[in-house]
Amino acid sequence: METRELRYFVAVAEELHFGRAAQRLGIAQPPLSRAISQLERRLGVALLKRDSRAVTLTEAGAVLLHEGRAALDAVEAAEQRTRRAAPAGTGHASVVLATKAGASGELLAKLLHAYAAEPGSVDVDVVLCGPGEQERLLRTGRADVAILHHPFDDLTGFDTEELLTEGQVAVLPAGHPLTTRTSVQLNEVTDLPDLPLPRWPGVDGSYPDGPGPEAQSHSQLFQLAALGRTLLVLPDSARSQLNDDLVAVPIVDAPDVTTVIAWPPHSRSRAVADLVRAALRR
Amino acid sequence: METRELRYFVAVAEELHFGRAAQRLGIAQPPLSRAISQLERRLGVALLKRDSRAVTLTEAGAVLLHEGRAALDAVEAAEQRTRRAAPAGTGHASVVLATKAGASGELLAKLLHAYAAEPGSVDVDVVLCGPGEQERLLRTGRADVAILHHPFDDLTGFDTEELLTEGQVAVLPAGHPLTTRTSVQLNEVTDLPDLPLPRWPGVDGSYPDGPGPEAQSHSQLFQLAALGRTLLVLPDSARSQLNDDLVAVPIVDAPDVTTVIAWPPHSRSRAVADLVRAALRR
DNA sequence: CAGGGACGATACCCTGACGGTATCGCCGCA
DNA sequence: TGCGGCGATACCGTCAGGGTATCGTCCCTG
Repeated sequence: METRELRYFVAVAEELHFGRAAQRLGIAQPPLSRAISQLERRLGVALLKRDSRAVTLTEAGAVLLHEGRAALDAVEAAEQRTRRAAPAGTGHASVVLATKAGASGELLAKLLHAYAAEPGSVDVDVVLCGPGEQERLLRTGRADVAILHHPFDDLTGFDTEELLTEGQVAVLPAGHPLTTRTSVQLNEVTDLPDLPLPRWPGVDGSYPDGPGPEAQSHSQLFQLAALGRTLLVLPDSARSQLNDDLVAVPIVDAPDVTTVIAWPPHSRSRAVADLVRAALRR
Repeated sequence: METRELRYFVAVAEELHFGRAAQRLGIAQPPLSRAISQLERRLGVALLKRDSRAVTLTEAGAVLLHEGRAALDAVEAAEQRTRRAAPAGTGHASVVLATKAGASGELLAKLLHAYAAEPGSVDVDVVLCGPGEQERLLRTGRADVAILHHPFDDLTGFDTEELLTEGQVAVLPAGHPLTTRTSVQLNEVTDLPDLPLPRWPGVDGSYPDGPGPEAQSHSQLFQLAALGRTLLVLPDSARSQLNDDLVAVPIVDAPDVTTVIAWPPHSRSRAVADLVRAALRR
C-alpha cells in the first residue's frame, strides 16, 4: 500500500464526501473515486458504503482510518526526523522539545537548566504550542520529546515519566462572590452562566461552538478572566502567573493533572534520554 | 514520502550494496540508484556515503533506516488489520494471538479457557511461531496480541501486562555429572564444551554460526538434549514438558524471565481488551 | 603498469499509472 | 418531470518509474 493511497482514503473517510475530499487533496474527483475502489479491490474489502445520498465507513474502513492515520504519522515522522538529523558533524545537533505555551514554566526552566549542565548536552529547541498540539508534533516527528498533561493529552504509544501531579484551581476575577471561599466544587464553577469556559481554536483554526469568548493566547485568557468574561480552570502551578486582578480557588473534586515528559518509545536519541534523566533528577 | 521509496531505501541500507538491494527488490540497479538519489535530493540530506568500494550510512541514513522500518511496519499493519476486519457482520470476527511454540503452554490454556468463558468472546486464532517472531507479527498487524518474554523480546512500543515471572533451569541429559547438583551457576553450564547451546534458524531460514547443533522444533531440541548433544536453558515452567531422559537444574544467577501479554498501544479491539482482562484474572 | 572486474552513476527509451475533462446514471426533490 | 447533487465510467495525455546499454572510477593482480 502506498502512502498516497492512504492519504486519499483518510481524506475521504474524514470528509465522507468524494468531492470535498478531492478538493482537499488538490485533485479532481474521478481519479479519487478510482483510487479508492482500486484500493478496495486490492485489499479485497469494502471500505466505504455508498448508498445514494451518503457515504459511510464500513467496519474495515474504520480500522483503516485508525491504523492508516497512525501509519501516515509514522511515515511523516521518519521524514521529519531524517531531515532534522544533522549530516554527520556538520551543523550542531539539537533536540526539539514541545510544550504547551504558558504551562509548567518553572518546571521547564529547571529542566532545561539541569540538562544544559550535563556533559554532552546539545541545544534544545523549545516549541511552544497550543493545547493538544504537542502530541501531534511528537507523533509526526516534528518534536523529539514533549511535556504533556494527563488526562488532557493522549499518551498512548508514548513512553513517559511523571514529573508532577497537582490539583486544579478555578481562576476568578477579584471581587467575585466565590473568591471568599477557600475551596469550591467543580459543578459550582462550571455551571456559572456569567462565567463560561473560553473557547480555543482547533487545529484547523476554527472555533468550537459555545457561549464562551474566543481566545488565542494566554495573555488574552488572563485578560478575559480579569474582565469577568470567562472562567479559567488551571493546574495549581499556574497561580504563580496570576496578578492581583485574579483570584485562584482550589477545586476539591477536579481530577488531578499529571505533568509528564513523553517521547516515542523507539527513540534512540541520547539527547532525549539525557533530557528525561535530567527531568527526573530535577 | 512514498512507501516504495522507503522500501527501496531500507533495502539498500540493509544490504549496503545497490546491486544486491536491487536484486532483492526485483528491479534493476539503475532505477534504484536514481530513486535513492532523488530521495536524498527531496529530503535535502545525504543518506549514504558512497566512497569507492563501500556504501555506508550517514547519521541521517541511520535515522531513516530506524524510523523507516517502524513506518513500513505501521503501513503493513494497517493493511493487514484492514484485511482481517470482518466486513460488518459477514463472517465471524476473530483475534489473532501469537505465541512462541512450546512456551507457556499451561498458562496459555488457562488464558484461552478464561477468555472463552467471557460473554461476547470471539474465536482466538493462535499462531505458534519461532522465538522472536511474535514481535514481528504484532508490529506488522498479522497478530492482534502476543505472548512475549522479557528480556528476550523487544517490548518497546507495546502496551503490556505481566503474567508470570520465573527463573531459568539448565536442561541436562540424565546421568550428566551436573545433574547431582541442586543448583548451578550460569557460567558453569554455558562454558561446557561438550554441551553447546543449540542454533535456531533466523527469519531468513539460515542458521547462525557456532558449535551447537541445528534445530527446527522443540521436539528436536528435547531429543538433542536427551542425546547429550546440546544444552537447553529454559524457563522454569518448561520442566513440565520434560521426560525421564532429561533433568532440570535451576540456574541461580540467570536473569528472571517475565511472560507478558502485549498488544499495540492504539488497539481499539474489544476482543483484545477482553483477552488481556481474562489473562490478568486467570 | 596495463588489464580486468566490481560497482555505482548516467544516458536514453518505453510503458503504464495517474491525473484531467466530459459525461453518464442514479436518486431525491421541487 | 425536470433539475441538481454526487459518485462512477470513458477516454485521453503526460511523466514518473522501470529497463538496457554504457561510462567512470577504483582496486586488485599478474
